[in-house]
Amino acid sequence: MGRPLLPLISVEALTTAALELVDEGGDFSFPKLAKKIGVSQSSIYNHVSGRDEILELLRHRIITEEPYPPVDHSDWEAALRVLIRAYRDAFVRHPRLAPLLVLQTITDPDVIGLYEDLALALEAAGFRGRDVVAAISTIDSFALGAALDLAAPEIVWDPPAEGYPTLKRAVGNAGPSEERGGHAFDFGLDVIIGGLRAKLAG
Amino acid sequence: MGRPLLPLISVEALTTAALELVDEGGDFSFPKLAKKIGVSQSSIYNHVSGRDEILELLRHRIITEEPYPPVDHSDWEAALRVLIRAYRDAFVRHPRLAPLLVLQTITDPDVIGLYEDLALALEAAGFRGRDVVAAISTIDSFALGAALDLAAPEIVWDPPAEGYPTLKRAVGNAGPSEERGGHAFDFGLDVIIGGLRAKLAG
DNA sequence: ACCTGAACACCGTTCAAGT
DNA sequence: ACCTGAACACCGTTCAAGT
Repeated sequence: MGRPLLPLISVEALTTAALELVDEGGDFSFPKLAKKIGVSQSSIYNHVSGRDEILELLRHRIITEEPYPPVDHSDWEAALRVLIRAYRDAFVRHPRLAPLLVLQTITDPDVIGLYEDLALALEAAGFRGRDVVAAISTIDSFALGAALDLAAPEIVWDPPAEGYPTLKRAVGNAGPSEERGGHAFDFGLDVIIGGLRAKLAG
Repeated sequence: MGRPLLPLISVEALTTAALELVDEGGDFSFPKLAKKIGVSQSSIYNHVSGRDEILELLRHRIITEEPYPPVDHSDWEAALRVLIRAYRDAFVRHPRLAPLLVLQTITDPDVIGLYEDLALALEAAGFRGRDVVAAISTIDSFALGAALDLAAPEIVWDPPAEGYPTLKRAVGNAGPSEERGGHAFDFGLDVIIGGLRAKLAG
């Protein structure tokens, strides 16, 4: 066929198609991606270096599609709440993407910008030296875990028929699953902020 | 060839081989597994239902290979520290396994037992109703994130050349990478415990 | 510069055939 | 019951050939 007058593929369209596949099926593949755009599998490589770059494009897309408001760095608690919630909201919109991004090193400047804002808020709070990265790691772990939680179909711990009474009672008290995730996140956010405040005080 | 007098494969040997492959190469596959045991690929299915079951066997193996001491449920803070550390230590020994287990529902009774102990400690602390599951989720997110951190080769946020001064300074102050992970975990553990304590007080 | 089709080196799982 | 080899339906990536 040879080169067309106008390109049949754009990075934009590629990203959109991949995100739709992930939202629908929990993953994307080159064959499915090619079929969706109506193009041959190998031509994708004219626009993108491979699977990893598409994953980074997806990370960029979901973080930037709903920008968070400028944060007030004088109020570190409010700033952290905005930033952590922005991260989590991105995965609320696309829960099945979270597991695909865990192995991936973050290179996208806009996502790095979110971490820069985190660092600024933590310095404003009073953290110094290696505690800043430690606090970012803690927040990162929590946010990533919360995102992965959204991808899990139901409760993740499935106790056998016999035993485990306390866990089963706790799960029984957790309420409906839509509400559960939201409450667990709010609770966890309070725990993180309160724990950081206690660290500063102690 | 037909059936041998003694089975050539055992679930034990299968698990050991798979864990070695993950520790060395970050993943396992049926072809590599079969080659390592000296058996044909399809015969593995006589002992195991598929890939997912092997992953659950690996989770069981790493959690039980170094049992944690019985926890004193009257001291909830100490109990939580023991449990969260036990979880994390399992992945310190096998960091590359963490990313493979994130999509997997937990069914292993011994691992569920760890969550039962978590629930007991949290009730001893004074949490009730849906807060118990919320607290478990928070702890789970943190522990999982910390485990995934161990699998990451170096710092996960790789800022571009220009900009991001605060994040770069923070990373520069984080110290050597072996020490960094340990300090971040200790820091995060303090944050979680302190945050839970604040929740109970407030 | 951008597309195609064929090729390559991988996967997980199934199944008839053997003992 | 437990093994084998062949087959099937998938992957991601490369590359010569086209315009």
